[in-house]
Amino acid sequence: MIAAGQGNNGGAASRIVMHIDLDYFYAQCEEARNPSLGGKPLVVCVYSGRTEDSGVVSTANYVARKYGVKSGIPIKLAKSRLADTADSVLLPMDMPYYSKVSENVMSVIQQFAEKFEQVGIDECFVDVTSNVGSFDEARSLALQIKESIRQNAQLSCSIGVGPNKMIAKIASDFQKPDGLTVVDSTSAKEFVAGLAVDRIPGIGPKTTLQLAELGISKVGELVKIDQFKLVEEFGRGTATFLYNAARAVDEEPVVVAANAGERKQIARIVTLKNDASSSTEMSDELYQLCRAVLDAARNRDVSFKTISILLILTNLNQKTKSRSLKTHSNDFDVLHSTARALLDDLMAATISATDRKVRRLGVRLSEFHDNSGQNTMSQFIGD
DNA sequence: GTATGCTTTCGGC
DNA sequence: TTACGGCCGAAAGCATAC
Repeated sequence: MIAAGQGNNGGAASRIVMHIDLDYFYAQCEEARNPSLGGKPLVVCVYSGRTEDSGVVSTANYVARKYGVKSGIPIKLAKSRLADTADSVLLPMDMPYYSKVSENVMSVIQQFAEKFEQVGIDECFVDVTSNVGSFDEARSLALQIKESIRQNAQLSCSIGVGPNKMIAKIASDFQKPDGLTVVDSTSAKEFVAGLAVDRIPGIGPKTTLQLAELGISKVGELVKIDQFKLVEEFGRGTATFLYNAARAVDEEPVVVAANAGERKQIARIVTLKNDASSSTEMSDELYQLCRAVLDAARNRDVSFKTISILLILTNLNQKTKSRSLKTHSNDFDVLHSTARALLDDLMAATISATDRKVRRLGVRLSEFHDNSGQNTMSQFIGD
């Protein structure tokens, strides 16, 4: 038997949640800094440094998007698509600046609600249940927030309001840029019913395919499936999630994250000057990457347990290999020698068998442990 | 059988 | 005609524990 979430009245109290998403964020930051860019096709680029225009588009404003320029396409392709425009602008990424803008906007938003949860650099959830008495009031509050962000940071955003995080998130994507979509508790079920199942955050390609094999493509069809069949097909955990999601039920709280800003992984990736076919050709880069991730970890005062090597091959396929240490560490030699061994393994497994080479190399740390405070003692006692 | 944890891949921004 | 980043967290795939 699936333990269903609350109906509108039973169980947990009903909530009003907002999801706020800053529009085409990096590009809009550039427009805010330099208003004369407004109305021109604007493209924020990540240059890899390998050749003059090698790299990809990070973000494009909506004017550039009309020409087919969007995130992830090669810079050279973006240029060719904008060839007929006289006034298009390409800028390199300026993360420190975008981070400052984000901090400013997030602090503005926090003034409107007690419960605030940031997600990434340009999104957040707020629970406004205690701030408003109805979804109509929530709509007014959302408009106030939009205006305040505009006043303080010269940025537009898209807001979704719903009875939970899932609905709010889907709603914020419904109309953009500068959108506002309110889905109250009574219309949430029919709102999700019309959506393709993969619009539900948490339903990926695998689950989508499995559902398709059961003849289900819309959320509305998922509601009709017997709960026991769901458990049989997906296992208890996923079945419960699907059962609830199909009914617009999501109990995930807006978390005033105790671990806000604490990354779960730290990675550094570089594009090699020349494609490599052996580990020795990448020794210098590997050393630098190890130094870089370790610096970042030490700056946050954490030690790591898991070390991963990432390769992006010339055909853009990705390969990774990772190893967990017996105990947490923040020692450079441990990191460097483990990374070297992983790289050798990975090269032996992926390169020697083919004629492909390595284009990009990365090192990633994860499974962190806080070094500060009393943790050493509790760790000792715990053992 | 299921839960849990570790490793690898996927995909968003 | 082609062109191709640097991160992150979540999902998926396995192995082992309970």
